[in-house]
Order: sequence, then structure tokens, then C-alpha cells
Amino acid sequence: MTLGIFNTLTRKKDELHPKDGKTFGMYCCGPTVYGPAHIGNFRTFCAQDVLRRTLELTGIKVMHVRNITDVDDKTIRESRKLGQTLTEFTRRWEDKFHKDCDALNLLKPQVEPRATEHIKEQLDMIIKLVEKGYAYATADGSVYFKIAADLDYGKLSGLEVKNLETQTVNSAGDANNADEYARENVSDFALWKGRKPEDGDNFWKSPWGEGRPGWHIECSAMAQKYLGDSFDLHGGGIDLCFPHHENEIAQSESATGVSPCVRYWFHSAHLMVEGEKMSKSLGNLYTLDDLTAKGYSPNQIRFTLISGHYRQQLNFTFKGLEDAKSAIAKLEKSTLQTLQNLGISEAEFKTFIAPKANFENSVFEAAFAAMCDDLNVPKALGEIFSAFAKSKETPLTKADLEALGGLLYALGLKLFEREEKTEIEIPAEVTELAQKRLEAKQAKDYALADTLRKQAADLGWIITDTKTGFEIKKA
RNA sequence: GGCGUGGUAGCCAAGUGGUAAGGCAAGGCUCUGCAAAAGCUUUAUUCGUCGGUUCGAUUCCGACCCACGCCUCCA
Repeated sequence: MTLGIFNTLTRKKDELHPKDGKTFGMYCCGPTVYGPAHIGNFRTFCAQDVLRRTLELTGIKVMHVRNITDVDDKTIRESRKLGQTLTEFTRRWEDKFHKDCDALNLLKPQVEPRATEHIKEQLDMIIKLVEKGYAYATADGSVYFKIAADLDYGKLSGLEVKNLETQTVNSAGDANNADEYARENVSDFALWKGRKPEDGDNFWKSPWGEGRPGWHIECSAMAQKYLGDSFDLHGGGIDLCFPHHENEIAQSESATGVSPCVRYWFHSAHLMVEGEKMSKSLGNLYTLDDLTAKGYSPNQIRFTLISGHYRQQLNFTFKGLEDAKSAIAKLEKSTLQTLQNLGISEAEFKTFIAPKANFENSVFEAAFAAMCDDLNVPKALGEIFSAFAKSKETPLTKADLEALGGLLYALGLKLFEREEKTEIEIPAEVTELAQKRLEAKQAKDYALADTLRKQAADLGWIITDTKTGFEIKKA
């Protein structure tokens, strides 16, 4: 089965095929490393991860490139504030980003190029654009892309240049014509930024003097270097559709003359938090650490982030995280039951979680079909639960479990990941209460038994009955 | 102003021109001294509002209401 994905460029569902018939080239806009990434960022990275995993499950080899933006206004400003070099500062957040990605079970891209290590490639492209008349330098040593020279500009986002030009106020309410440099047109965007005092030591030499690259050019230059002039897929958050991706197309196609530079455009919707737009000012901008500190596991967070369709705005709530925990537990329970029926160990089952599976005549065929239909994760999850419900009449086979393993690979969900057991010391006092309660119960003195259980509860411990005795758990 | 998305049970969320997947929560039952856990089970005559097309619309069309996104560096 082939994977069909909604393509922003064609505005319809297109089947994904590698251009060269072998390896699918996929470029994703990575993080700007000036602080910890938030769950909104991770929603996008999770969606891209599910895309990659599903492609692999359909038998396609993927070359995944995701950049690190380690130079821009924010990284420069924050590093200088701390008196650190740009590299010192950005590496710290890059490392943090990678730790978070691992926790969320995001597959590592094969290549993770840094913007600062590809200045030459970016300059080469800018030079080419100037030579071809698509860009011009200004008096302050900056270089701008000339939108008027690109007749195709706007084809991805569907925005018309004339509307851009008449736009006087941007979404933040700021004047849009605040033209600090001598741009020919307010919509022209920076390819190279002339050095300013606030840049500190962060500058590179160019034919137009010292400065640093603009934001959009890094993705064009690095994607081209690692994937070629025309590659398969480019992904990012929906907000990047315009201007970032529109500008990338303008840069890449103008520089190379090759069109399309990208065949499929993959955009994921944003998330809301408790029904509100996520923003720093509302205090609802959560990082992974914020949530794990509250006791939510990364697996649970991942489940929540992918449980809504990627093109649908997701309302991220704490109730949703709780729901995810219960849903995962149910999935584990059903799976475990099947494993026991078939005499398969958890360890063996884990080897089934791999990008290979045969879904033909499997009860999980519908779930796989849902994944292949524009990554319909909510439907796929529904089909998985339905399959387990049906298994009461027709027990699942080993082949079914292998198919389930394939789906779990695509979703990137982990089962049977025991939370690392921190050995909790049960106070002797509590054990004694439990022992006394057991005796009281055996003597049918239930009033006393209940009192003792209550006492333990007051101390923060829960006593439950088992077949042979009792069990003590932390409340 | 331009472009776009969405409104489905208490919450989350699929879906289809032929009468509403799934998850969570809640209720009932079994088990249990009672709980917990576990198992079984029930829960939308209805899909924002009003019209239209149709034998039939939640699904198509129109209008309206509401929410949200993008319109220069925010995933």
C-alpha cells in the first residue's frame, strides 16, 4: 500500500513516491536553538516522525534531513546576554533538544546540518541570485530577494503579491512598512544581513561586507546540498508555509532554474492549550520538562500529540494527557493478554516493532490503511482498539501481532516501558498496619480492618487485598 | 481587507448521499466482608443555525452565527 499525503502545493492528496525510485528525500525545518522546545514544536516533529516511520513501514527508504538554526536574532541576543559565544550557547540547547527528541522516541535524522556550518553554501546561492538579477544589495551591506523578479511567487501559500504590498499592518499589529533598510519593496526579504553593532562577534565575510545570512536561505542551501536541486518532501509547521517556505521556493528555484524544488509540501497544524492559543504571555507554553515534572511520561505526551489528525488544530489539555495514559494502559493490557494466549514473551513482541509487516488479511489491515490515508492516526487508533474488541470472538494470531508491531513502529509508541522503579521504602509502621489488618480480616473483624486501612491511608499508603495477602502502594 | 480551517455525545476524536468508529469519563452488573484491581455491559433518533437540491443530507449547495489560523522571520 502506498502512502497518500495532503500536499500543500497541489492542495490535494498525492501518493508519495521517491523521485529516484529508491530513497525518499525529506527535509524538515528544525528548531532555532535559543531555549527549550515546547510541545507545539514537538507536535510538528512528532507528525514528521510518524510520516517518516509510515513511509518506512510501506517499504520506502527515507533520507531525513533536519536543520539546526543556530544563528538568528534570538540566538545572538540571548548568547550575548549570557556572555557566551554563539556556539557555546546554541550547543547547550541543541543537546537539550536531542534529549527531548530521544525521550519522545523521535527517530534521528540521518543529517542534521547547522546553519553556521553552511555559510559558504548560503553565500554561493546568494551570489547566484544576485548574478541572475533575483537579488540586490543595499547600502548597509544587506542583500534582498526581489519578489517582483519571481513571477511564481505565492504559488505555495496562495497569497498574491499585490495583497502583500497593500498590507500595512502585520498580524502582531506592527506597521509592515517599517523599512529600516532601503528595500525596493516591503515584501522583499533578506538573504544577507549587513553587520550591526548588536550582532557582536557574530558575523561572516561576504562580497557585500561583514554580515550574517537571513533565515530563509539556510534551508534552501542545506536542503540543496544534502538532497539536491529537486527533492521529494519538505515539512514544517503551518506557520512556515508563508513566508518561510514560499521564500525557500523563490530562492531555490530562482537560483537553480529547476522547478519544482520540492514535490510534496507537508504542513502540520498548530496546537491550542486548554482551548487557548499557546503563548508565553498566557503562561501555557509547556516544555517537555514542564510536563514530565508533573508526572506525565514522554510516551503519554507523544500519544497525546499524535492522537489528533496532524492537519487539524489540536486542543492540548491535561485531561487529554490523562486520557492518553488510560488508553495506553488499555492497549498494553489487550496486547499482553494476546501474548499470554500465544505464549509469546514481551521481549519477543518488542522485536515485532519494526518497519516491516504484512497486513494482508490481518485484523489490523484497516488501521494500516488509515495510516496510509494521509496519516489518519485517530482512525488508526480506533481500528486498533476495534480489532482487539473483535479478538474476543476470533483470537489474534502471531501474524496479527506482527502487524500490530508494524503499526506501533509507525506511531512510535512504546508498550511495556515500565517506569524505572525507584525502590520505595515502605515504613515498618505501615507494613505492620497491613499485617494487623490482614489478621483482623481473617478474624472477620471488618470494622477494625477498615480502621487500620484508613490509618495507613492517612499516612499516605494504600493497602489492597491480593489472593494470598496484601499489597502496599504509595498513594 | 485578502486567503484558509473548523463547529459531531460530559470531554477528546474519526467518518459517510442511505441512517453515527474509537478513546476517556460516567452509570449498571459480576467478583469482593467492603473497597481496589479485573471482567462484562450501557450511554448521540442525532452531527452550529436556517433554508435549498434529493426518494433520502450530518455528509452536496447557499446564507448566517461562532471559534481559530496565516498575511515578513512564530512549529
